[in-house]
Amino acid sequence: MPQKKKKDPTIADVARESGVGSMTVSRVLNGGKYVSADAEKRVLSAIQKLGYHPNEAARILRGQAPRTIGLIVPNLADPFYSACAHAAQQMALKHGYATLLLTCEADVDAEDRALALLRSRNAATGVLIFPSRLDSAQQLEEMQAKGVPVVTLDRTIPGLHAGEVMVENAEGAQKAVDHLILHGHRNIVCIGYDSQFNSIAQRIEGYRKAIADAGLKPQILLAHDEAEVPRMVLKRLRSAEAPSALFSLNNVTTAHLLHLLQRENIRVPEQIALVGFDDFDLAALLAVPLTAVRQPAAEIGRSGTRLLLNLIHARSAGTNGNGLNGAGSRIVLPTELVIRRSCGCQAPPKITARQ
Amino acid sequence: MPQKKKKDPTIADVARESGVGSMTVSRVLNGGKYVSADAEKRVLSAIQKLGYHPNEAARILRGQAPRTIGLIVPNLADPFYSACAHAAQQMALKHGYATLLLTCEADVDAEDRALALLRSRNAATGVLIFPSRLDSAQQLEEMQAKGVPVVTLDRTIPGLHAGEVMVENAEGAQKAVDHLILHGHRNIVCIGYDSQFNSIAQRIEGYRKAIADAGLKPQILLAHDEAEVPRMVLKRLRSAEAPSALFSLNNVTTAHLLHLLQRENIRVPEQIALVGFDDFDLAALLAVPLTAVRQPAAEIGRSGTRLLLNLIHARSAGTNGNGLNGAGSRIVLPTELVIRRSCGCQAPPKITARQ
DNA sequence: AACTGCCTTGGTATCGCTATCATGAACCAT
DNA sequence: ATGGTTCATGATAGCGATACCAAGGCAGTT
Repeated sequence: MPQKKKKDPTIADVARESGVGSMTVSRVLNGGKYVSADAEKRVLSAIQKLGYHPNEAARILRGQAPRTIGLIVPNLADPFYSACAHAAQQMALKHGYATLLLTCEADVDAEDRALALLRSRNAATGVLIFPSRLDSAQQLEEMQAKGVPVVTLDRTIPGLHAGEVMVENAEGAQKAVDHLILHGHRNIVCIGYDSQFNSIAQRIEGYRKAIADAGLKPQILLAHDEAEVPRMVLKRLRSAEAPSALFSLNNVTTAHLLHLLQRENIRVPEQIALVGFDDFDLAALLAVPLTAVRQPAAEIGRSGTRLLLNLIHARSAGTNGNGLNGAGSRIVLPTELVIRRSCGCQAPPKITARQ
Repeated sequence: MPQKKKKDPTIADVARESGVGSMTVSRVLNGGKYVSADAEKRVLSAIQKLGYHPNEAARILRGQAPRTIGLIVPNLADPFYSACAHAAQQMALKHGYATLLLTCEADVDAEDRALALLRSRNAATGVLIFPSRLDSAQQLEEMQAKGVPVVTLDRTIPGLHAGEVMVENAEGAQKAVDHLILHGHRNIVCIGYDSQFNSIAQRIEGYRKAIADAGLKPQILLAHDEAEVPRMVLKRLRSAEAPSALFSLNNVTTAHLLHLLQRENIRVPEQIALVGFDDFDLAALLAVPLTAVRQPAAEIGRSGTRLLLNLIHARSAGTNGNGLNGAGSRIVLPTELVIRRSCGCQAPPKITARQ
């Protein structure tokens, strides 16, 4: 027997049930003034009785803000992104906002499609994005022009006047490389990919600064994509100018390096030291506990959402056009060097709490 | 100067621009038949010119399916869940579905709120959920009654006639414990929490089976919540009946155990062997590479989405009521024991590719 | 008594889209 | 010619909510 799909009750049903007009129901729903206590009580009990839920689509069509934010993340399987996404989503939910999540695998076309999808639905009141496409922000600009604020996370888009949440990339990288230099390393190679992101560029900057301050020669190995990293590094390790220390620009690169070094039976830190950018949960439990620059992943997500909600409210309050009044539209969070064993210094193996 | 927010062009604008009626435009958009090649071309170029995007809210209001699925996950920061969520989202997107993501921190009230939010918006054509509340499926049943299919992932809700994606929990656990027994362990403790989930129950079942088959005594340690795990285990380790091997029921427990054992300087596998349920990326790089039961996390997400989309299409095709015609509504995926070092057997350390 | 103001209420139009129906044209077969 | 079948198109009517307006009731003022 085909199960009937019951239709949802509408505002008119509630009105009929409680013996008032639909406008009165609407006013009750929106906490509007000008409703008598008596009418309100009848309406509320009718809502309860019928199990009424307002139809969000109709509200949106009427021009209400959807109370949904769009969140575009390259890859949820990456613990850095998933920690950000988790925190961002929780913060949004706490403020009554749902999260439309789209992943793009760091592919610019996929990102374009994701943005087009968000736009076509008018589903998002604001967008939180780890941008992959840095060359053109056309879609984002158009969304902003339509009144949908945008906050970029972890990197920025040159020329786009959006909210931004960054971390102290340069400072963190510099601390890491300084630490290696302090312990006697002279031949430190910096390894990464995705070099077009300015978060990565800032880390490279920090590396350069530390190297230059020590009067050393910068050696930067940038793969075209992540799969290329091991080959490239292996070649360098076997070359005449084999480095004594490696500085990895992100956690994916670090994981590749760890696998590579294990496979090649290269002992860390005795044969080569390693410091990574971006700490992770199990770093302390690795064969060689990893020294890494910790970024406050959850805080990136939380701050991003907070900033976005501020922009949304500023906009709907109508005080200014894009909600970006300069101050407070850019947040920079601190990074911290967590010293464990892979850097080879003699610091005691500190027991680090789980993140 | 307050920036004007431009209004989106509507279907009527496109119609005017291309000199046809709005119905013709609608037919073009929906790939409808009965449109002349000439009209179609004019409409398409008008769409291009105006940058028109159909308004999803209006479509939904008109009764179209929203092409959005709801995804409810306890905790995105857990790599198991985030891998599932990533894959589920990608699969949905490939089929043109957006994903509304909600996290509930394994809290039943938060889960109720998340479901209420999904319902109030009519935003989801189907729901994918790692259920936390197993005692009552009232909201889910009501959604199903309204024609929104539900698929539960990793665990099932007794009495709920929903799509289900499970893994071979019992078989996987049994393989793991059999392996320990085969290598001489007689005193194997099974450790976990969240025991109300039937995925966990099935793992315990597999443990019991293996133990019983070997004529041993089952020893099961279930904490009330995850924070309690270390204390509980430590007490047992120091007791007279100290076990020679541990079997951990999920990856969070495993991480707690690894931290604990390191902190207490207990050598693995010499002093105690360890096998975990749920493999993870860096397991091979740990101080003691972890032997673990691997579950196909990404495949859980993909299968779940596929199943859900099938149910959605079955429903909209109208062949039957709830789309669940028995066959194919339950998927069980295989698990695999990945042998590394923590179990203490002499198998060579196999180099495992990253997941 | 007439006027002003405030609460309370419901009618109506409308948001952008599509289901339905009606219309007309072209084409074939009677 | 007449009738039927297919194709191509547009007018109209809602979907469920809210913005806006109109109007009645009941104070307090002049």
